[in-house]
Amino acid sequence: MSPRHSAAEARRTRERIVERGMALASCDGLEGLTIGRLAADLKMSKAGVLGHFGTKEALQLATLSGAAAAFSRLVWEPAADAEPGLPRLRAVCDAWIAYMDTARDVFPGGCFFTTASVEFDARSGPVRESLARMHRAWRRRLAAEVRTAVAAGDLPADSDPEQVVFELVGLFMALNQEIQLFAAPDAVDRARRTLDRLLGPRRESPVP
Amino acid sequence: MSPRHSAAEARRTRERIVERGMALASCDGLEGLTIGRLAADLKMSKAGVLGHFGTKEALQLATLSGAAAAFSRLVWEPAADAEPGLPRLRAVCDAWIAYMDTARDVFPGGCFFTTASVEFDARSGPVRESLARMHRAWRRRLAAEVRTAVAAGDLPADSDPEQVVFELVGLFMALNQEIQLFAAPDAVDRARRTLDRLLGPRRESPVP
DNA sequence: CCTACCGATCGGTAGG
DNA sequence: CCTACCGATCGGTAGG
Repeated sequence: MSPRHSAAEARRTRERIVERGMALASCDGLEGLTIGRLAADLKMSKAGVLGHFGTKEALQLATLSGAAAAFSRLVWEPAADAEPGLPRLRAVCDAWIAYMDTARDVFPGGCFFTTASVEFDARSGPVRESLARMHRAWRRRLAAEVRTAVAAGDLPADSDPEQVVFELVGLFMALNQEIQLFAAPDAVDRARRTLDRLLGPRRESPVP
Repeated sequence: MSPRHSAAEARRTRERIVERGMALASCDGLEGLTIGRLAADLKMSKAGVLGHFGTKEALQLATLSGAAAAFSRLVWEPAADAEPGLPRLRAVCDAWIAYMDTARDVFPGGCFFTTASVEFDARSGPVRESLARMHRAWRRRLAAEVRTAVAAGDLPADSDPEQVVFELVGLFMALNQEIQLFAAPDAVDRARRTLDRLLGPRRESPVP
């Protein structure tokens, strides 16, 4: 415990650790996220860092939760007010593409969840299971919008929602590679073109 | 050097190290590939392992080369005799999907190159550059087949080869996630359906 | 190819 | 929140 600091100060310190952990893990993965490096970056002792979590695995899970909260704020919340179905689906996908392109301050190493899930997809344990749960939840939400769009006649009646979501996931991972591995200037354009092909061309304003 | 063994024996040992390294790195990444673990698995000393490469980075590069050779053998060679253009493109993509699905003995942790390139895409140095070069070479070869297919009238005349390749890359990465993170039984079916949508439906036999 | 090391860093603990 | 540790493991070297 911290006799010299208030509970609010301790919470704030914990937030700072998680925030820095998210940035580090986006570059070096959740295993490359070491307590010593985190402590040095934050000018704290290793014990001071670890005390907030107990174990490295708990630190990884806390970093994962923090990243999921940031992802919700950057991708889902901006689209929350859009009309359910195709409009919201487009809004979410646009925000997702923007998150890949511009969320460098939060995730300097690119998409945190691509890095972490590829890193853990051949391991076992709570970190992997937490990642799988998050991906499943996001896929479910995307699929629900596809279904609404189909019901509204905004996507072909024979669309397979899971299939559309599978292709969207591929689009986001390919975009991440385009940005991170190749630093391709036209990465976002390419992603948008794929999106238009999957969901139909964008309309500037609603057409009756 | 190895006074007790012939050069051929040394070469064989090096191959064994690289082979085991490919399997380990497909699970734990090229950083998670440690000399100590490799030595223990092969019942060698750490110095015995490292002596074949000199540094860990050289070991990582050798493992990368070995994996590229395996990938060529599994994905490019089976399609080498197919007719250039769409038939060969389909053959390569089919082999690529089969590689994801069945190359478990060589790469038990799934696609080695997805793991390694996501792991290194936010770092700098020779490993990252080597990975980027490999991905670029494969993309070039895929794009060349797309161009041939367009010229032959087997793909729409307005196809953008780089765009098609971008979408194929996404398909392979999404398939890897489907298999590794979700162990989805219908992963290969989904990938094939996307492939049919991208390249047109498969024909059982050539139609005049 | 081995044994026997090296300093650095890992995750984690004791005690204040 | 700190200092001061712990054993284990890291990449790598010397010398045979």
